Amino acid sequence: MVGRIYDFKTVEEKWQKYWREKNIFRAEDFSNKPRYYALDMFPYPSGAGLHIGHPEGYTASDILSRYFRALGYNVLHPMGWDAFGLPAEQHAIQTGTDPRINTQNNVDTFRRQIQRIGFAIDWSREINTTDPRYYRWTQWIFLQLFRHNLTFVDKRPVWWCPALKSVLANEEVVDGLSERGNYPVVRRPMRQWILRITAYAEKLLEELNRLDWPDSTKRQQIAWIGRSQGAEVDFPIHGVEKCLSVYTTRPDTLLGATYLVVAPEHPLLEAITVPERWDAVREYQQKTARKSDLDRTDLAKIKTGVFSGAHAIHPLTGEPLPIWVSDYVLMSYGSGAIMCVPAHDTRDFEFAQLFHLPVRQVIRPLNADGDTALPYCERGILCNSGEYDGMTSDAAQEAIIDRLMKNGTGRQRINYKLRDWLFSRQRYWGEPIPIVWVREDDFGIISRTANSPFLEFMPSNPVFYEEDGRKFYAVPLCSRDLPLNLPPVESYLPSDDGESPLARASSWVSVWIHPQTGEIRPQAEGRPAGEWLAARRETNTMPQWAGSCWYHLRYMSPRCETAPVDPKIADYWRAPNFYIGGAEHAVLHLLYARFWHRFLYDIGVVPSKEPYPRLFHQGIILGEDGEKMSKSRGNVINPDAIIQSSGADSLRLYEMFLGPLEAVKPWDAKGIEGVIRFLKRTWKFYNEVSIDDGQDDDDTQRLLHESIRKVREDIEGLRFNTAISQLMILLNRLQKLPRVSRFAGESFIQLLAPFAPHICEEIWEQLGHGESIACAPFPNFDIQWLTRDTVTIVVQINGKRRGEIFVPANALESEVLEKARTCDGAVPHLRGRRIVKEVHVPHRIVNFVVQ
RNA sequence: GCCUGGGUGGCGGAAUGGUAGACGCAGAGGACUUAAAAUCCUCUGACUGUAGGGUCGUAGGGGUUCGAGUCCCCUCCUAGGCACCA
Repeated sequence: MVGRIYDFKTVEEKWQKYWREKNIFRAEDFSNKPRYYALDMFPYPSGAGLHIGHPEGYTASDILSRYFRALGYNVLHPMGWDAFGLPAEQHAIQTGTDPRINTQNNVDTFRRQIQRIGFAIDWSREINTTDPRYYRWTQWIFLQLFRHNLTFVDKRPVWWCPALKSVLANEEVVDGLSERGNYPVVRRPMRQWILRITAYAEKLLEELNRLDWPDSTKRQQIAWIGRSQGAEVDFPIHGVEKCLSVYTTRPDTLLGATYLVVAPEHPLLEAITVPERWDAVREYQQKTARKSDLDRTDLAKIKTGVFSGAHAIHPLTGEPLPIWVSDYVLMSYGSGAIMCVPAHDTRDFEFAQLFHLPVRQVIRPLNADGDTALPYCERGILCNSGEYDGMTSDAAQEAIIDRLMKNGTGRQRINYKLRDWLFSRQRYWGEPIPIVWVREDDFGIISRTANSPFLEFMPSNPVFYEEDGRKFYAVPLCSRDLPLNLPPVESYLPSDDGESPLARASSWVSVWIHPQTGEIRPQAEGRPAGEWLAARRETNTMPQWAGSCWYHLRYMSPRCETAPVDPKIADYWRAPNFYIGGAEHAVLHLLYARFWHRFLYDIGVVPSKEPYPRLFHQGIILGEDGEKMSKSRGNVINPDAIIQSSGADSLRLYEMFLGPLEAVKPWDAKGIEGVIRFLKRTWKFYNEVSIDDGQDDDDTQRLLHESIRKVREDIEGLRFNTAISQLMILLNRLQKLPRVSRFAGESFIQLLAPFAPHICEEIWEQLGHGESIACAPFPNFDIQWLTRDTVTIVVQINGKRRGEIFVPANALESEVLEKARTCDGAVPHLRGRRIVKEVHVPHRIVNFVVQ
C-alpha cells in the first residue's frame, strides 16, 4: 500500500514544504473555534547553532499544538528570537563587524534548523527583539514605566566586571563571578537606571498561588521576593539628637536585646561615632569597602566588627545598649541596622561570644525541661521580660508592638528581600533607552511648555542626577520618535571607564531639542535659529531581559503599528495556554516578565494579570556520560547529525521517549535505535497490512480504544514517554494481523501524528486522504470497549500472590470469594489453615488472611 | 546550614495503597542468508530446584495496613535552589 522503503529524508522534506506552502499552521485571529496558544521560551540565536536541548521543549509544545489542532482548536504556535545580548556583542568586538550581521546569520541558521524538525509553527508571526519594529515597543513600555514613576537613576555601587567591561545585575553574578564567562567582578559606583520592581512585590507574590506552575518555581519566586513581617523599632541615641531604626522579625525578643549593630555604610555612623573611636571605625569601613561581596557574605568566615563608642537607649527599659559596626549587617536590607538578641539568634550569638557582649535569655521553649541550649531561635514563652513574662511569642509580639506604637517608638513593618531591578547596561547591543538629559533650567522650560511633545511620558516626579554640583533632568522622547534606532558606531568596545560604546557616537549623543515642536537635531550641524535646548542622549542600553518581558504579547499581533499588542487581538488570544522552557529562568525572566505584564495590565494595555498561567519546565538532556553536555567534555550531541542519520521524526520521538519531560536524563545513542525501528515497523505495517471495511476482533478493538484513551490523556498530562510506549504496544499487536479495519488503521497513524508528523502525513496520504493529517479530526474512544465483561482477579494468601481467577465483571462477592478459595494456586496454601479474614477489592484482588 | 525534588534490573524508565520491572536499549539463543547487515521469533531481576515451583527483591532501618516502590518516622546518597535578609 505504501512505498517499500522508508526514506525519511524525502518524506520529511516533502511535508515540510507542503506545510509551508499551504500555510497549514497559520493561526487565525478571531476564529470562532476554541483557541489554544502554545508558547516556547524563545531561543537566543547563538553562533553554536541549535542544541539538543532546544527540540525537547519545542517538540512538547508542538505535540500539544498538533493535538489541539486535530481536536478542532485554532492554534497559535509561534517562534522568534531573543537576539540582543553579550555573545553577539563580544563577537562584534573581536571581529569589528556589526552585530546585526552576525545576529542575522545566527537567526537564519536557527530558523533553518528548527524548520528541519518539522514544527507546526506559524512562521508569519516570527519576531526578533533586535528588529527596530519590535524594540520600538520595548522602548514604549519603558517610557510607560518612566511615566508611572517606576524608574529612577541612582549612582550606586554596582557589579562591575573589568573583563567584560560591563555592569552586571545581581542575578548575573554568581559567587563573585560573572554568570557569563566566570570573570571576577567588583563593586563600583556608577549612574544607573533602576526599575522599581519592589513596588510590585506584593502583587507578584499574591498572584503566584493562582498560577499553574511547578511548585519549586513558585517557591523560588516566593523566596526571591522574600516577604517578612515584623516591626521597626526606633532606638534614641545617647547624647545625639538622632534615632536609629532597626527592623526585626522577632519583636517578642526586644527585652533580650543587649547591643545594636549597624552596617559599615550606615549614613548615621559618622554622626554617632564618638571621637575616640572614629579612627577604628573609619579603618573598618575602608577594610569592608575593599572586600568583595564573596568575602563579605561567606558564612564560614569569622565575624568582624568594631565598637562605635555610641550607645542607644532601649525604648522600653531605657537601658543603654552599645552600638557596634559589623559587615554581617547589610545596608541593602531593612534599615541597615539591627537590634541584637544573642540568646535567640545564631549570628548575634556568634558575634556576642567573639566580643564578650552580654547574652540575655528572654524566651524559653513551650515544654521547658531544664536548661535551654543557647541560642534558642524558636518561638516560645517569654521570661525575664517583666510584664510580658509567661506570654507566648505570638501574644508578646502583639503586645510589644502595641506598646511601641503608643510610645511612638515602633510600628509594624513588612520587608522584602527583592531589590529594585538594575536596568541599564554599558553595552552597544541592546535597546537604546529613549531619554535625553537636559540642564535644570532647560527642564523648567520644557515643563512649562504646555503641549510640549516631551510631556507625553513625563512623570509626576522628575528623574534627575547630580554631577559636579550640576543637576541633569531626564526628558522622555515622545512616541512618534520611536523607535530610537541604535546608531552605527566605529568601535563596539566600551571605554575603560565603563561608558557605553554609544557615548562615542558623539554626533548621535549631542542634540538640540525643541520644546514646542519636539524636534531633535544633531548638534554637529550647528545651532539652528529659534528656541533650541542642548541635550545629551542617554547612552546606556537595556539588559537582555527587556525584550523577553513581553514577547508573548507581540506574537498575537506581530505587525501592529499602533501598540505593542492590538487590544482586540489580545482580548481574543488572552494568554498562552501553555508555556514551556528551562527551569534556569525560574526567577529572572519569569519574574521580570510577570512584572512588566502586570504593569501593562494595570495601565490597561493587556486584559490579563499574568503572562503565563500554565508553565512547565522540560528537564535537561545530559551527554552519554551522564554529565551536562559541553564542548570541553566532548559529549555534545548535535541535532543536525541525528536528523541527518535518523530523521526528524526519530529525533522528536526519541527525545519524548527518553523519560518524563521534566526529568534530567542522559542521551543514549543506542536507545534511539528503538524508535527508529518502531517507525520502520510502522511503515512496514502499512506496506503489508490490508485495510478494509470489516470489523476487528474484540481484543484488538479493546486495545485500540484503550490506546486512544491513554494517548489522549497522556498528551494532555504531558506524559509523552508513556503515550509512545502505548503506541508501541498497539503496533506490536496490529502488525501481527493480516488485515485491520479502516478505523484501526487510520486511528493508529493519527495517534502517532503529533509525535512523528512527517511519516504519518505520508502514510495518511497513501491511505487515500487528500487533506493533511494535521487537519483531520483526532480519533476518540468508545467507552463500551473500555468496560470489560470478564475481569482478572489476583488471589493472594497473606498478601502473597498465589493465583488468578477470571470472573464476570458483575459477579457477586460471594461468587468471587468462592472461586478464589477453590482456584488451583490457592488450594494448597489454604489446606489445613483457617481463614481469619477475606479482603475483596472488586475487579482487582482477593486476599485471604490465614493462620 | 536551610528549603525542595529524586534513589526501582546491566541501562533509560513503567506502576489510582492491590500481579513490581510496562515500553525500549543492551545481552543470549534461534529463523532467513554463501556471509554480513537488516528483519522476524523466543528468553532475559537475583538466588534456588530435574520440574511444578519456592525464597528474596524498589538506597538502609523502623512503623501503619489484609496488603507499601507508593503513606508515616529516622539514616545515608544524589540533583537543584537559597544562603549573615535580622
